Amino acid sequence: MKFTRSLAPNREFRKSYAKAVHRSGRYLTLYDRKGRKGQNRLGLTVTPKVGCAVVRNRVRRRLREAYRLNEEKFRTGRTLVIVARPESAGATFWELQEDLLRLFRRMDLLKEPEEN
RNA sequence: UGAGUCGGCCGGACAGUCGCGCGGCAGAAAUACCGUGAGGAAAGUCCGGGCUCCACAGGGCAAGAAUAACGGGUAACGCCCGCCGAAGGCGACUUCAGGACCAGUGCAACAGAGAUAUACCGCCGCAGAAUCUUCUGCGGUAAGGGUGGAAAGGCGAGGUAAGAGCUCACCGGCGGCCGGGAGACCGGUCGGCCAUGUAAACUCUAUUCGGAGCAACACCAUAGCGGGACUACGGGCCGCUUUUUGCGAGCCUGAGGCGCUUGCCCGGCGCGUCUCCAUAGGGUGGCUUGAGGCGAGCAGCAAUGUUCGUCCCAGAUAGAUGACUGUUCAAGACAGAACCCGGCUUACAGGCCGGCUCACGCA
RNA sequence: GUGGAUGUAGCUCAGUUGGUUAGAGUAUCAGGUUGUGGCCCUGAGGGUCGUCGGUUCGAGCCCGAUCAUCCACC
Repeated sequence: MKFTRSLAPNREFRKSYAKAVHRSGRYLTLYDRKGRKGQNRLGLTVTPKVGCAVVRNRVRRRLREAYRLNEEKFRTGRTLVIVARPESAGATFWELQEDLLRLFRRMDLLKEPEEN
């Protein structure tokens, strides 16, 4: 992905859970805090509560795809963690994407029109 | 044709756009091109190995765990094949933790007269009373009744006052002999003894088992707590000092010690100018060519072995296969590699192929 | 990857040599008590003992498989 690196160490996830601003949608919970300038860092969390390995993989891949397709619309310089809630196991790609965009809009993470 | 049984196989396909891991090549890099990219169970982690490290000279005792007819296969197994025995099915076939309660111990509630030993009813004999539907006492008896999962092995005959392995034939268990088989075992014959069930009750017999696991382990660079040993060190004593503390070339002592080796004992190894243990996070290797796949031939009833040819088929490290659209069909189940294999178990929409059995019909 | 624990009434738990009817507290319902309610007293109902199979005459208990939940360590 162009503007984004994946988030690796466990302590970064812990920091996000502890300090970041978060919002929940129907299928997802989004954590947001400051990051490096010019690029985003993205972490995906899909816990065993969501389902078995196949279901977790599918949810994770769909979330990454939904993020990738809309990446250009987002502000940069953030550290984001997306947590999949158990309801996301039965959601289609379109439902996940819609939920993700709604969360970004509510947390004011979309670029302003004139910034483009 | 229908019903059944056993075994094997497949697990959507194609096209387009965007996107991802690894490898190759080019490049300083961005990147471009080509190749390749989850399963039959990848799962549960129930067994067995390879591999790595520790201990390697291991030994003894104790404890623990696993397995259980026999023969074979295998690197090995608790797996597989064949076969024996038992149980079920008309049959194909299926199922079986299938050693030993004649080594010892424990348990068997309730019911029942009685549960490893018994006389409640009944039957028979004798004696007495009564005198004609019998009663009482003593003795014999496990054929019959009822209880139970199980009642002195079952059944028939002889026998008897009535009965009884009391005697006999057959069957079951044990032992001897003979024959068949590679063996479990099968068949025959003789003999006494024994005779409930339960070892998924303790136990006994035989066989097997060192410990840990790729987050193993090796290497590289970084931060860095603590312990131990040599010495000019430690410990004890003594002296100085008001005590703590500190000091002393004073005297004595020191391979004891620490770490590893499962519980104990013996034994062993490592450590000495460094070494051991523990912690935090990072990088590289381990990392995929292997008891490998596919196709033929040969040996074998089979599991399997062997020879030849041919192929290279995921190696990530927060973890690569996704998103959307279209066409098509029988409308897509269970489900995702994390060091690697051999099995077992469990989950699974639908479909295909083959062997065999039974029933009915036709020729 | 390794190891362990627990599933019993709506809830929290008992249940030992395997033995007749599986119990307690709480909750629910009914009755009593009270002017009414609570507390209290009496009684009743409520169980595929997680699931499947096996051993046994007999299984909540023993054995095997399986499902679910939880925990620990590296």
